[in-house]
Amino acid sequence: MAVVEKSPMQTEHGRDRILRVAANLFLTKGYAETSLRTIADAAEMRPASIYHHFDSKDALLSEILDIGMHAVTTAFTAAREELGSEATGRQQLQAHVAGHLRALFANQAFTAAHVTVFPFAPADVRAASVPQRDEYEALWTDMLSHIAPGLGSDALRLTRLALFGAMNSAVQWFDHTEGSVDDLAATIVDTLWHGLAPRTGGTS
Amino acid sequence: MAVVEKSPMQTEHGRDRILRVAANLFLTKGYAETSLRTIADAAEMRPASIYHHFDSKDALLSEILDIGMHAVTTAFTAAREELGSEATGRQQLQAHVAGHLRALFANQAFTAAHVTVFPFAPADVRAASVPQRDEYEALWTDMLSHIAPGLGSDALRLTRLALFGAMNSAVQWFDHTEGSVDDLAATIVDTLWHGLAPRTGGTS
DNA sequence: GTCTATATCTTGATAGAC
DNA sequence: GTCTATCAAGATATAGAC
Repeated sequence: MAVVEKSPMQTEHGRDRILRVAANLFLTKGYAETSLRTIADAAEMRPASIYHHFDSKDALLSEILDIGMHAVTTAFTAAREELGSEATGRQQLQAHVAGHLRALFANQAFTAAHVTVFPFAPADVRAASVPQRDEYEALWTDMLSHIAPGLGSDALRLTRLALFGAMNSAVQWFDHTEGSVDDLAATIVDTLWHGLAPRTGGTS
Repeated sequence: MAVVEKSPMQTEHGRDRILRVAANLFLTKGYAETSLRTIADAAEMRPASIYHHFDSKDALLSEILDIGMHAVTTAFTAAREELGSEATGRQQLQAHVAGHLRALFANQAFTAAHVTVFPFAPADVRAASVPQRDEYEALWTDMLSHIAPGLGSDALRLTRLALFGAMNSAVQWFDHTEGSVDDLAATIVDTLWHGLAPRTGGTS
């Protein structure tokens, strides 16, 4: 559970190491496509040793998803506290989009696994993750309803989901080792805030 | 190859039926998670019979992806021809977003499989699909560069990818049996065109 | 806490009758 | 064109030594 705070050094042992290599393999190859042998190889141990730390492959995935959801939730509340109460709508949007994207790309793959691995996870594993996901969604719904009070609840939900879709798809095409995540956030927010329409007069 | 034009009647036989049930299973359960036995059950035949129509499970997926890409490309060019040359930028955007989303939700799951199944498909299968995907992306890049000429190539690429992410994520949360796909398209385009910023004066 | 060895099941794919 | 029967490989998981 304290994995995300630690540096991804190669001196990592046992349980934490299994979690990290498994998260990366699930993300790149998929859950069913990744065998325990592959995970064991990457963690430099034998398949049987994994069962000392986790009850099953499903339990391993479940914990990975937990850690990922915890990371984005923490990023959200941290961004909110840094903002102060006088922040403009656009500043709030910018801070939270940047926080989400930063968490998405922060060295571990726990958060990103939530995007592509979750939809195909075994039903039990998905169900266990739903409450945390709902909580996180509620944070965004609340924030968006404050900065765009004109939106009805349907449009609000749709905007949130489309924004999530746009942000989360970045795990598949954005190379965070080449570009800045904050620049990515700034561009997304700029487009979402002002739109694509030719700007006839700057409203700032 | 002519599958998408046919109605999804239960009188469907052999090859076409395999394609349709497999596409739906891959989409909901994932590729590796779906066995040939499961596909055979859903198609009401024996696993061995599938091999009379397809060389391998990979070949089956490959053809599903081909059909899906063909569907969206056809939708794009059809929308472009309906538009005429005097269409405004917003009208073009509206038509193509609606076309993409309609193709995404049109009875078969071939197109939607491209969103969630493709990333975890075997490397060979992915590689075979890349040229078609690049072609489709080029159509969008070209269209967006015309309606938003102010965007640099980096911002253009990012806008296209984020828009794709937003649209394609809808396969995971939009119930097209309850709401209208065209309404969904209208809302997405409205937000993308005008932005979330409080509107101080309508520029139409 | 990691290992060797193995049980048990499911997988994709093939052979050949009809 | 679909079937029965089966193979070989790989999967998750367990038992028990060290």
